[in-house]
Amino acid sequence: MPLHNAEIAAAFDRLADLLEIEGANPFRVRAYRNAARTVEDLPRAAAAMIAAGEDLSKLPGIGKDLAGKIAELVETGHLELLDEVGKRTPKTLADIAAIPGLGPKRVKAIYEELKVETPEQLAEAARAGKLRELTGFGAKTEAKILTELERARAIERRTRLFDAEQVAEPLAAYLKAQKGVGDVTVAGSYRRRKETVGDLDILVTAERGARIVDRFVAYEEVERVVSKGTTRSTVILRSGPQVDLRVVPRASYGAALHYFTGSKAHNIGLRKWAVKRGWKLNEYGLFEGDKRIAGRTEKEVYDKFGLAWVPPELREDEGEIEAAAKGALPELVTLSRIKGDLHAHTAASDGKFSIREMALAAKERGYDYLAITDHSKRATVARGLDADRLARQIDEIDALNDGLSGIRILKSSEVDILDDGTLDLPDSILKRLDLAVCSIHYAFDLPLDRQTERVIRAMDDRYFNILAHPSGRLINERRAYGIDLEAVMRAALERGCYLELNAHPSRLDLDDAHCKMAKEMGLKVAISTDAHSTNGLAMMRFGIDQARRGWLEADDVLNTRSWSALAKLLARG
DNA sequence: GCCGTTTTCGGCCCGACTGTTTTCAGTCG
Repeated sequence: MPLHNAEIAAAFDRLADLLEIEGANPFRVRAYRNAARTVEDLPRAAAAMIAAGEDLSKLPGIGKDLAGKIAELVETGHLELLDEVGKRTPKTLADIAAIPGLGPKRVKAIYEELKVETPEQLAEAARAGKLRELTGFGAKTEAKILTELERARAIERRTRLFDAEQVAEPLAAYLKAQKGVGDVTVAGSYRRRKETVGDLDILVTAERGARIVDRFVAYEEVERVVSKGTTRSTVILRSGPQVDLRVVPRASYGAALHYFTGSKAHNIGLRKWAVKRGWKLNEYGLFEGDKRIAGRTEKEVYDKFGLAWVPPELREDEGEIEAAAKGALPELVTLSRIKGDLHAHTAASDGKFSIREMALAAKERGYDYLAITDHSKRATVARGLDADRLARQIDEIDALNDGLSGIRILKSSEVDILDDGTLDLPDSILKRLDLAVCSIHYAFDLPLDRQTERVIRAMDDRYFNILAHPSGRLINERRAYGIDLEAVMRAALERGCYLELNAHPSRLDLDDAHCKMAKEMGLKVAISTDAHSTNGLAMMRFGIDQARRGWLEADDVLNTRSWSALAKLLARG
């Protein structure tokens, strides 16, 4: 069983932690951390890339040595260097270093002077009052460590963007209501519209920072104040997430917004540009010596570098800075370009509303068409439709379309892909549909090659159009099933099929990296909500966010087209 | 450990807050 990318990344992270505790060259440590991020973000398994004979040392931040170590991990499941370091410095120290407030220096002191190797031993030492006796430690540090150890027990998960919005927006409105406050922006991965958010970063412009910080820590949902200064504060909210507030003067707003939007990798990339020109870029502006030469707006900062303004969704140091320099940034798809939704359920299966109600809700959103895609019979829990019931639904839709104006209901089905790769409904009924959306709902744990084969075989059916939620992952709940999406995309391209970007905040499947992969292959994507209610249609905007993170333009998205143009693309020879 | 229009050595992003200091180290983002 080859190691997953996440496991390779974890090994590098652990090695970085241990080397740091040992006091190794900090740049060497950083190299391991960078490599961990690179591997983690690969859209394909490193193991598969190696098997295909690709040269991993071509990846950014991966040289000959690290490529060799990745190969070693893939082939043996072990990293000799990590085992070697582990003999000198217990691997569990990395768990201790993960506790907020404890960095390499303190971990080293705790280990060497108290022989503490595990979080459990650390808790014991803290309770016994032994930590405060160490130089550089005091009673407060000891208490903080105990609190953090408690907190770590409630396993931390990243918050879905959708959930984060519900925390962030009211807090932003609360801050905005303070007199003397200018802009309030939720920056960070939230502004980059990442599918999940770790901490929330809120940026506020105000000339008198202390007041807004006071208001911030007085917010009713604040459970604990971690730090509080005149321009900066961190709190933990009752609902879980950590929130960082930064107050900056108006003249620094653009630079600060850029800084706190990140990503860190993008910022480092841009700061290197500054260094090359003898400038300095920080959250207060772009400086030439002591003179601020830009910073009021983000655009001003990018302008100064001769770069186009980079949409936040692209700021991952994945080539966007180079594209901005060449004037080659994509014109990202927007919600207003969407002309219809190609995946929606009704009460006939597991949805909540009638076909007519769903159609009217779609019309209200300004759409020209809505595909009704109730489940097929294999999905018994969802009361899936067999051929007879679907035939009656087709007649019903024909009748409805005759009486409706301004919206066209497309006859469709979410057809189960059976475990042998056949479709759950016969061609005799599928051929009466405007399009077929096909997906997997059981047998998730087939071996990777069989799962891939299953889907590709299903695409051989001439009525197969769109593969829905291609990886099957549910954020924070279920991992993607083992499937080679690159092979699936190639197969789709060859057969005239397409993939869905499921817009549901728990799915967002395809993910950003696979959207980008599809675009690079020339494979178009349908952004669909999989709505089970009229409200569900509103989730489209999360799909748009994800698509933008994947560099998709309107032309890359199927449902930015009129139905007549779309029908031509769907028609298979 | 990586990287290169400063290219095989010598760099590698920068500032605020906390708790401990008695002028600053450690940590974090």
